[in-house]
Amino acid sequence: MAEDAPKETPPDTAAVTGRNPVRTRQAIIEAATEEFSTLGLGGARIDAIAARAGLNKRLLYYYFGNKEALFQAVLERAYENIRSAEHGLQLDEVDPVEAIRRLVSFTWHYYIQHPEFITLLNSENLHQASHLKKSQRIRELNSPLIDTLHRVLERGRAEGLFRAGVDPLQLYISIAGLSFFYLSNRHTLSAVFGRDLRQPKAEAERLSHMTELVLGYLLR
Amino acid sequence: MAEDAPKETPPDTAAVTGRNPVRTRQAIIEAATEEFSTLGLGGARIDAIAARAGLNKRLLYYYFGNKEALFQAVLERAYENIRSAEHGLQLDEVDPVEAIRRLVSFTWHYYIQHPEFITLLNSENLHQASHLKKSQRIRELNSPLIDTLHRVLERGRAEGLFRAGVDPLQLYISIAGLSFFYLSNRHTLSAVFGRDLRQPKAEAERLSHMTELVLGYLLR
Amino acid sequence: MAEDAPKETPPDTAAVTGRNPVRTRQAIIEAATEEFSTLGLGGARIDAIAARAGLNKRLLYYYFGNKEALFQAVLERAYENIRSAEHGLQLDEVDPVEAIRRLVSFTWHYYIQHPEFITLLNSENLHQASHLKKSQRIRELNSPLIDTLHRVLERGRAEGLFRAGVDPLQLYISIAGLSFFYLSNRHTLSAVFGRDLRQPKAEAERLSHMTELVLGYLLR
Amino acid sequence: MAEDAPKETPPDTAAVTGRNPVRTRQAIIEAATEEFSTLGLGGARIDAIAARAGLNKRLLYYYFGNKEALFQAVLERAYENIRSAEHGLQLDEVDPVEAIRRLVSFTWHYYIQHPEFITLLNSENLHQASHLKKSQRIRELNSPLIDTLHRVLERGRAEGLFRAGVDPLQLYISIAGLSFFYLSNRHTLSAVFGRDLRQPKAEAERLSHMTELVLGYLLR
DNA sequence: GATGAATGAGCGTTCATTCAT
DNA sequence: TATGAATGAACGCTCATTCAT
Repeated sequence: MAEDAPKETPPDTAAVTGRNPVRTRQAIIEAATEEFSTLGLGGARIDAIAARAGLNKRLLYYYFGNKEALFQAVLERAYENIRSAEHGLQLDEVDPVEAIRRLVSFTWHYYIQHPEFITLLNSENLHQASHLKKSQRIRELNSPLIDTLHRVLERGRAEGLFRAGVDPLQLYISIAGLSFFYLSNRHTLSAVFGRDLRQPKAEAERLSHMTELVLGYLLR
Repeated sequence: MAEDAPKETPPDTAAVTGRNPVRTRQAIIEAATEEFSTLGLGGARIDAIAARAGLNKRLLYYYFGNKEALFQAVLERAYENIRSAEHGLQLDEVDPVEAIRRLVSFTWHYYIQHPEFITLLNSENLHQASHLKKSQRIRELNSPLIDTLHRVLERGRAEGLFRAGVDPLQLYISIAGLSFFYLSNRHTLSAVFGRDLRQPKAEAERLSHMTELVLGYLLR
Repeated sequence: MAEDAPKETPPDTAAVTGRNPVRTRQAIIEAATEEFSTLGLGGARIDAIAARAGLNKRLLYYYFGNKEALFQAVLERAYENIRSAEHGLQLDEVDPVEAIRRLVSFTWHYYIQHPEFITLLNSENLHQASHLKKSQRIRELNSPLIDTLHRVLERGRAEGLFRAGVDPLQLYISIAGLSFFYLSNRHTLSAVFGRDLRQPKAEAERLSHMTELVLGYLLR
Repeated sequence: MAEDAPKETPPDTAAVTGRNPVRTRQAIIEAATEEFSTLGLGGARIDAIAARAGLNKRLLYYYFGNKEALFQAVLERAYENIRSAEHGLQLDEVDPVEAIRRLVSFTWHYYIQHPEFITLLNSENLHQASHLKKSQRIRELNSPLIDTLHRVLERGRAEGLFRAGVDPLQLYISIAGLSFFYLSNRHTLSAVFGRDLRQPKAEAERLSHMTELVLGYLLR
């Protein structure tokens, strides 16, 4: 071996397998998100997460301590992501009817594009939000959506478009629930009612039904 | 730990729980329902179910074969129960508005009184309804609710009360989802929005909001 | 195969590998005693104990729950054994000098023949007797030795042979300690003092030294 | 758990404990002494030692190579300490009876004040003095005590005070064992005999018993 | 119909140790 | 001299399941 040759500075790909804590952390979170959202907290396997991430299992403990803490980190990331997406909504800048449409549509499409968010929330609720309650991070990420929706409803009422007396939190939960339940439960619903709710056509129908339902209620 | 320990030589009291297959079966299903609904399919433990039922673990295998089949039996029982409750609704015998009120209220209260139904469905959906699809029994238990709702909507439309063009399945999913999502996700929602949705007052508000929402949409 | 032939009642060796809980329990205790006494509580390996016993590792948990409980069971057995051996001493039936000789000699030879007793006690003391304190069994096994020794000393004093004012517990601890320390520490002592204390001749010298020491003190 | 977690980017305070090899080495030895004497060789954890010392785990390897070598260093330090204390005894300068008293008392108090010495020796004996045998350092530290005791016994005999024919090594082992066994085993002894041997009063009684025992034997 | 005894596979976690800088 | 990142092996323990009676 050319023993005197200067060691060639390794190209920036050294991080793929190691020595890049940020990337390693990220890889673990991603692999864990897949595993937890597919199999639930109880069904997920630490070995499988390590294998998915292509990392030594010991590293998961080095970075996160234990399975539950890793689950919490996955949840935190999931909330960071949706909060970040909510930022682009800008409901204050369109007319109230359009704002409601946009909110319904955003919620629907976000859940469709992030099915892991649904199953992670279901797992967390199965455990009575115990990880979320421990999380400082999630408390910091409080959503501005309820306040924004409050202003939208108020504008709509002021313009004589919307009915009065609508609790923005109740409405928000309804809008979220209309999408969430359909998507979360479509496997059982499809089986029970013998209609495949996972088809694109069914999904389009769902969105228009939900929009009609919410606006049909709000508009006086 | 102790659940597994060898027992002291027991006196000849094999008849304590009795050689009563029906009762034994029932005891297993109930214990399994608690365990699965509390911990999910992956988190449930066969040992724990046997302990809850006060029965020898081997009996679970004698009656149900394995864990997944037991889960399926639990699901089947859950569907039998809700179908049986739905029987008392008699929506065809009241006026359309009252029928809708009754359906919303029934759904809400059934979920409240059977929280295990919610978590079992979430578990089953996590596994993409695989057990449900295998179940002959659940297919036999098809719900008459969509047909009934169809007739209610038709009557409402004929009387000039309700809007036209409402898909009864979509509406049913919405009614179910409004309750289901709130109850299923109230732990995370409470934590995220800092408002305790598990309090009686919050629950009363939810029911009136849902009723208003659905009727506000339907009534023209 | 002679399908109608009566199944030959299995000879009494069916218990070697299984289905004999008493023998299984015994085999585990024996294997665990070897392992714990050789490597200490922290150094002992559950896998190794199972292998030594020729049993499935799971069985150790079935019978004893966990490592610490198994260690406790080993300790209890060790105390049962020494108590049982003490029973044969019958110090009340010989003259006081012979009784003291016999006690010193018994203690010495018991420790020599049961080296595991020494290391087990050392391990238990390292952990501040935490397992022993938990053990109901050991409390039941209280030794009659202190009372017996008290009577021996009293007899010796009455006969004008022994000095007065000897606390039997202190003397018992001294007699035990003279043997125990030598045997427990002979590896380091041999190394430090460059004299092999594990040789038969050294052992014989030790016994006569101890007997002389104790009787030299007692006799007036 | 947290001991292993990745640290937040630390400010440039590498000098907190300082680039002081002597002090670092000392800190490691002290932390390791606590850990090994508390938990034994098998129960001690490298991580815990590093945490106790407030140092990076890697440093322990830098200075000592591996766990066993560190244990050996701890042992060597323990022997250095006791040899150093023995230096102050000056048994040759007092009368024989006083010399024996002093030796018994010194041994007793040294063990009381250095409980780690007892458990370290027990650990080393569990492993059959394997580390001690490897240690050049400990061989260099040979104790003058046996020779000194030999002279004391000889003086006593010459003065007609002490009996003849006493092996100084046997006597030394007896003196050490009387203290060592009591202190090493007081947890189990207290539990078994239902008398708290760790109380100051019990300790005072022990010292006077031992002195009486040894002198009662020696004095003719 | 019912049970205590037994098992192979795999779980989450931790170990002492090494790498790269 | 010092450290954060990384690892293979193994740990104590538990899993769903089956055997033998």
